[in-house]
Amino acid sequence: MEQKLIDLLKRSGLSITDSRKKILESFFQENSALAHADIELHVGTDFDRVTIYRTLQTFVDKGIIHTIPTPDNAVVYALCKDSCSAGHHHDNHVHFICDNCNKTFCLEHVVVPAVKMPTGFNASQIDMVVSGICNFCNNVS
Amino acid sequence: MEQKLIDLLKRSGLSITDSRKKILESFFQENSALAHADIELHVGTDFDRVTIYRTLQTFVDKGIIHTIPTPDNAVVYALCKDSCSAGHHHDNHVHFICDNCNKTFCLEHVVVPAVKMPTGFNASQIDMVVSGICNFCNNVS
DNA sequence: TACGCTATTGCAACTATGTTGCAAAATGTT
DNA sequence: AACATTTTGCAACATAGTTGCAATAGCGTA
Repeated sequence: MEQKLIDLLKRSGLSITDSRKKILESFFQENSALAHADIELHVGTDFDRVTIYRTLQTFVDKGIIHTIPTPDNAVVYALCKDSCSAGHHHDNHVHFICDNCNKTFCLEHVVVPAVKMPTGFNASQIDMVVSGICNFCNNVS
Repeated sequence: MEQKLIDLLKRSGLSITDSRKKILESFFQENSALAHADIELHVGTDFDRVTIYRTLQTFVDKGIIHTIPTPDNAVVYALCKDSCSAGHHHDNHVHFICDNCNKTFCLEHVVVPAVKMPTGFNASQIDMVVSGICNFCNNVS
């Protein structure tokens, strides 16, 4: 694990620090997306709140994680797949938020469908967030 | 205008107050969706911040307005069409956020397409938010 | 139109979330 | 090991939203 984290950080052109390793580790340990608060819980009191904010921002900039907008207005972050490079995200998949366990998932294999825009409107980005009950809460996992 | 506002409030089972009329008026005067801050600007200092929060919540509960999640994590509100009844929203249309003027629009005639969920996932609500350049900023309005 | 009950508002205080500047500490390069 | 550069922690601040409670306004009834 340790080495995997270091490799990823190096590949992204980031220096190796304790906070970056620990925060990145959180994402690999959880298979769902994480809110800032989740991360704060995971890393404990080892690091300052501000450091977590800045580290998450750095990860987003470098294409390591991407943000997911949620209807209840909390930002959550999830690991990007390899296809994401710095400053250029390809997270065109659907996101799912469970109404029961409240976790957010990337449905990597569900692509956001195209929609026809009215005259005059140019689309550059499409976010699709589905809520309902996840496979774990449905006991189908 | 005054009478239209009063009728709508009465039909929703709400008592007629100055703040409700003024806030509701904001939505009829603007054709785009409004954030809390926009409303605060529109109604000036006549009403307390808290009153605006509570009034917006009441309107959402009664099906007068609906909320729109945005990628940059601000809640915006828009008038519901007649088909929305109290506690039961039918806003299955696409929302559009202009990267240039930053306004949010309901694309009433663009219906959110269906997507196939993976096994175990049950969808109950789908939010689709498109960002790009709106028809006004494209000079096509 | 006045009365009284209920709903609504304003105020104050509080929580949560996120940002910025700056000095101290850690990183990585030589 | 020493140095320049990043990164971190602290403090302070800004914004968004919530809650309890007393004062006020709305509305049905007499």
